[in-house]
Amino acid sequence: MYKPGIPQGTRDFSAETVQKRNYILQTIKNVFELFGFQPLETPAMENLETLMGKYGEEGDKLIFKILNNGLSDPKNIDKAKAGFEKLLEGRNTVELTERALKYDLTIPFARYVAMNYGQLTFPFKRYQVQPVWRADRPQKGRYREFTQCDADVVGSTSLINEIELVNIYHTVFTKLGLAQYELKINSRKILAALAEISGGIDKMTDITIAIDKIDKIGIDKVKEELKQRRILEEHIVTIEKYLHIDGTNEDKLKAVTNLFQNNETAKNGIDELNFILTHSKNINLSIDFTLARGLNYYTGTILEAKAPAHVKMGSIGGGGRYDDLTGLFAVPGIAGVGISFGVDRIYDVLEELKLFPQDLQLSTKVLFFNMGKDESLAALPLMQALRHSGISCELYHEPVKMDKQFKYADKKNIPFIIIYGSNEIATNEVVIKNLKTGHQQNIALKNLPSFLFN
RNA sequence: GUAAUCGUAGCUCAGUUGGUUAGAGUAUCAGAUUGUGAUUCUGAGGGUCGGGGGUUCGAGCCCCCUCGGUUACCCCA
Repeated sequence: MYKPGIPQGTRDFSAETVQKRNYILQTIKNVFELFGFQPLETPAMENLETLMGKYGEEGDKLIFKILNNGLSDPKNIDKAKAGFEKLLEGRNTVELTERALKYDLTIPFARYVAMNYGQLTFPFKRYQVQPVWRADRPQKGRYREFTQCDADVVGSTSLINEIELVNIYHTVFTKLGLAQYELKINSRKILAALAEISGGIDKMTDITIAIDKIDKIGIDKVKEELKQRRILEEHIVTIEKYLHIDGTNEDKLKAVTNLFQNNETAKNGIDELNFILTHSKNINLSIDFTLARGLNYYTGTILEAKAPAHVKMGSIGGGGRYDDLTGLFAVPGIAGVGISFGVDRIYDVLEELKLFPQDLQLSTKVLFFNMGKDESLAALPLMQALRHSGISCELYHEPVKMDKQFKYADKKNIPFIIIYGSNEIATNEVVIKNLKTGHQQNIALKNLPSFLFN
């Protein structure tokens, strides 16, 4: 017999989990809307062509591909075999797979903007909350199916957008009780400038990948890795100077200005960071020149949100500016900036810090005991009346001994039970019992809704 | 893709250098109790010890393979 199971890295969510997740999602959505963003949803799957090559070489490997239908149809068999041969050579092949599960929300969004360019009002501000899939090995804080919450503004190069997005992070994390969050900021322009003075712009990816790891592996290992990536010794010295920049945000800006002298690219990035910081007071925003972010399409500001330092969890959000996202889809010149929240990780953090509100797990408010066939039928209109007043209630499904019915109420965390048996029917009353206090009383039917409201 | 580690009742776990019929707690069901629960007492059901192969007189335990979970690397939210 088939033993039931779910795919690696996916999860079922029980009632309690769903309620907690909804609390996070609702908080984020409300904030997005407060800032003037509007919702968008795109399909779970995209044409593979849309996704391939957008996330780097590693990213391509982690895209879940969907097998074409009808491969075994006799008229397709030759094509399928040819496709499989190509696959064995490590090449991608439309003969076998033309569609894939989406890997993030940004690229599908870019695809949407490119397709609907003429109809949209710019700047276009959208938020999107949907699951995405990655064929990664699961581990702590990493799943194969997880939910992303993105907000992007496209069609505007104004740095006001960055400031607003920083404010969104602040507002959401504060509302969730994560006031100790850390928000790190850097600019790809500064990283580009670093590459320019360290062997050329084509070294940028090598340099950023290496320095991004400094938190984990330390400066010495980073230098080693830079060496392996064929960065010259003299340039590694420069990079080390850059990595040693420390102090307050002001200190860092001064130091980096010194380091880059008259480099035009760096100057741009520094001015931008300065502007954003100046107008983001009272926010835990700090410059981190080691912040790089893997995604290739970022060109300006980059952001990363981390859980409070004592929680061992990677980033719980990230984002950045891209100059030409839709250029990939033949609509050049649309700049944008966006951020993302990692709900699944935020969930784990809130769980660890016990920050979920107590009153989330509200179930049924009232359980009607089943006191027999006629009595239970008499309870039905009574329940309808309560529901009309917005009070959730249910009837125990069978006339079994009260012991069992009490236990059911306990387990489902139902605060009140009502006994509406033959005695009560005769006097137009119910017995209502508060299971927390154990206190019970008789109440006239007509007073029941108002009693339950208090 | 690489590595470590775990897998015994619905759940959490014991299980001696390899030795009779694999245990406990909890949950479930029944009874003490046919209109008043969370406590208590009595009893019952529940297992291919993840799966397959091997060593042995004998394997939950040792060896090999495999599947699944967890964690780390790579990469990432």
